[in-house]
Amino acid sequence: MIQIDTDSPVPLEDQLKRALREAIARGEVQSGDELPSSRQLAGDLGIHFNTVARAYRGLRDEGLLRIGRGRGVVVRAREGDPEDPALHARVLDHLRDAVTEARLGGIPLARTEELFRSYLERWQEESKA
Amino acid sequence: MIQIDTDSPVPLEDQLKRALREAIARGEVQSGDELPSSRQLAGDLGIHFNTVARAYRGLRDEGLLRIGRGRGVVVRAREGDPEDPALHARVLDHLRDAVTEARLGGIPLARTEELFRSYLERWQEESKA
DNA sequence: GCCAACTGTATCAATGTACGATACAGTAGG
DNA sequence: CCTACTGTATCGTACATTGATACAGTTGGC
Repeated sequence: MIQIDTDSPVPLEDQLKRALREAIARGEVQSGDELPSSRQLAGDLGIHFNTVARAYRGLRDEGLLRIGRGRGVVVRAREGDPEDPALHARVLDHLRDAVTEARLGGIPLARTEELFRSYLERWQEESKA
Repeated sequence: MIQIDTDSPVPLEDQLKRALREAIARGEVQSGDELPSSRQLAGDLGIHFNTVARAYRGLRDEGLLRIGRGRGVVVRAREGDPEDPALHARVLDHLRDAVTEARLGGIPLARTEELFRSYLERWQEESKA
C-alpha cells in the first residue's frame, strides 16, 4: 500500500510518482494492469484527485502509463535500450547519493558493498517475476 | 569543480548541498579544511551569496560544517554510529531509486549488481583516502 | 439513441518556497 | 580602533505546488 506524507517537504506529486514507479519496477503492477482512477486513488490516499492526475500524466510522459479519457489508466512496459548511456547515468546518479550518504555516515566501502548486495537479494526475493 | 545548473528544476541550494556533501564524502575536502566564503564561492558559481550561505547552514545543521561569523567555514568530520538504522535507511532509500530506475529501463538485476560493483571500484580509486 | 455516471483535462486562485537585494553584526589584522 | 572581511536576518518578488471548479470524452444500461 502506498503511503503519502503530507508533512514532507517533497511534493505530493513527486512522492506518488516515486511510489508508482517502484511498484511497476517491482512487478506489483504489470503491463496491461489497470490502475485506480484519479479520484479513487486520491480518496484512498487522502489527497486531491488533481494531484493524482498530474502524477499519472507525469508517468505517461515517461512512457510508463497509457491514459484514456473516460477509460482509465493502464500500465505499459517501457521499451528502450538497457545499455542506453543516459539510463546508466540516471542509475549511477542515484547510486552516487547512496554511496555519499554511506561514506558520510562512516560506513566503510566494503560494508557499503555488502549492504548493496543484500538489498539486491531482498529485492529479487520480493519482486513478483 | 562544482557545477550549478540554474535551469534545473532542483533548487540551487539543494544542488550545492549535494555537491558539497559528495566532495566531503570523497575526501576532496577533509576535516579541518576551510571552505571559500559565501561570497567567494557564489561569485565562482555565478549565483547569489545568500544561496551559498543557506547551503552552508544546511550542512552545518547536518553536522558537516562548523561556521563562525567573520571566521569562515570549516569542514568537520561527522561523528556517529556507522550501524545506525536511520543512516542505513537513508542509504537504502537512495539505493531503491537506483534499482527502480534500472529495472524500469530493463536492466537485469545481475547487470545492475555489476554496475554497482564497478561504480564502487571507481569511487575507491578516485577517492583521496 | 440517449442519458447517467464515470473517466481524464483545463483553468484559475491561494498558499508556500526559492531566490535575490539589502541592512545588520561579529571577527581578524594592520 | 578601524577597515575589510566574515556570516545573519529581514523583506519583496517570482515561481511552484496544491486544491476548487468547470469542461469534455467514453462507457454501459435502458
